[in-house]
Amino acid sequence: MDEFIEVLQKCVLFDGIAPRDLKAMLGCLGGRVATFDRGEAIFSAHSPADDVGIVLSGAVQIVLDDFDGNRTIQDRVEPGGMFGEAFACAGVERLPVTVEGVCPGRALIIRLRRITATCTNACAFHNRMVMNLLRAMAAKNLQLSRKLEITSRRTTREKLMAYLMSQAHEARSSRFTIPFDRQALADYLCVERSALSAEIGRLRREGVLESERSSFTLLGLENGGRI
Amino acid sequence: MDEFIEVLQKCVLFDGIAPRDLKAMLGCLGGRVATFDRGEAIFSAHSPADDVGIVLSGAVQIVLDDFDGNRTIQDRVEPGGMFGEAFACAGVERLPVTVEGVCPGRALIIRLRRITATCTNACAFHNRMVMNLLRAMAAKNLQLSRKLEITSRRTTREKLMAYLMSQAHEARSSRFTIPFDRQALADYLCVERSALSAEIGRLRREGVLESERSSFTLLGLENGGRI
DNA sequence: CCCTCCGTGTTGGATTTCCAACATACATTT
DNA sequence: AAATGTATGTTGGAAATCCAACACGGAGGG
Repeated sequence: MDEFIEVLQKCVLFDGIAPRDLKAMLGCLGGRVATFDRGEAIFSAHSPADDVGIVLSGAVQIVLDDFDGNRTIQDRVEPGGMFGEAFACAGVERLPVTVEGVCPGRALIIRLRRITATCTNACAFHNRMVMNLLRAMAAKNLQLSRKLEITSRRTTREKLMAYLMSQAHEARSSRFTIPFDRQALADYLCVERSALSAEIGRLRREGVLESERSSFTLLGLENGGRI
Repeated sequence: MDEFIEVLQKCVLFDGIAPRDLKAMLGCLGGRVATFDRGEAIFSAHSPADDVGIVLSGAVQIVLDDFDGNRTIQDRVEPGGMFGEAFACAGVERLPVTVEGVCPGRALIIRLRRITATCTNACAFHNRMVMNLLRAMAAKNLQLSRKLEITSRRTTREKLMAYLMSQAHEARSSRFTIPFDRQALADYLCVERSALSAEIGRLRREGVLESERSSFTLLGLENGGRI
């Protein structure tokens, strides 16, 4: 387990907890290390949602099987990332999604109860972990709200501009780089890649922005780059 | 304050806390009652996000002022409902939204710190409240994910069917009633009201469903109503 | 160098949505 | 009864999207 201390340190769940303390708590938390292959399920849909997972190595993805038989990838989690916490915290009886490996790896599985239960002995860190959970959940909340706020726009142009402006805002500059290629951006905005490319071209011709691959500059904000 | 105990009982934050205990804690929480009019701001955008609000009477709405000057109503909160908790828990410095009254009313404003801080004296309920917060946040998370999952479909038909199927699933019956009128449903699904009505008519003609106002029955699930 | 792959931009026709307008049904008010 | 308001359904042309296809340029491999 010691080999994973470094990864666990990066997990928001253990934020503010020193390595030596972390080591000590792991026993109290009673987690188990699951080894998974590409495509293998770590959590299966319809199984109880009592556990929180933390990716130690490799990567996993959250897969939702639709009513109509399609499967959509909701999210991808890398080492240090957490999964299943929302379902466990919400107290749903059964998982509506499957969590499976994208490549071989390991994950630490912890029963949520072990995190939230204030134990009588040494570990004074349960409180800290619960606060970390709270913060992580709230942050995800805001992230989802922002995405909803963008994708609820009706036209490709409106979605794109809302996204670019939020990115500029975040970067505190009218010049910024986005973490998506065209196809991924189109998926994020729920629009057609070709329509997206066309719209970017149109905005460029109209003098609204300059762009070069994933770098964008919003023009006409009449403030020289500061947002 | 006693007059509001009944409303507060309904708030998820105080779930599992007896009325007499609740009364006792209110002092410890150090909340203040804010009175507001229609259109008056309870929390203003760009102000610090340290507080959680609970609607006691009347109603409030969460308003987002866009980059381009538009204002969109993100949510509406009725008595017993909570607001601002995600921003406070996420630890954002300044509120990105305004919370204002939809009609005259009152709200209990509590500093988040007072909820999360384990106090030395009597109130053993801080822990319970933090768990309630955690649960509420997780539930909202799932709710947002579900909405995103529905609205990210491309066509009116797909959005509508995804929504109806999730509703049928929730009701555990192919016959169910939705909590929206046509315009509200169109807003929720991010589609045109007229296109929505047209699509419902089409699905009805195709024998996929029967509907009467807000009551729907999905046909062809070849299981006699059970989902 | 040639070739392939990949990301991006472009284009045109089929399809869908959008928008405004009107039709219908029902409830409430006067 | 008449008038008014509200919710829903319908329709037709304008506008936007979707989809498939192809063009272009750079990266990397043989």
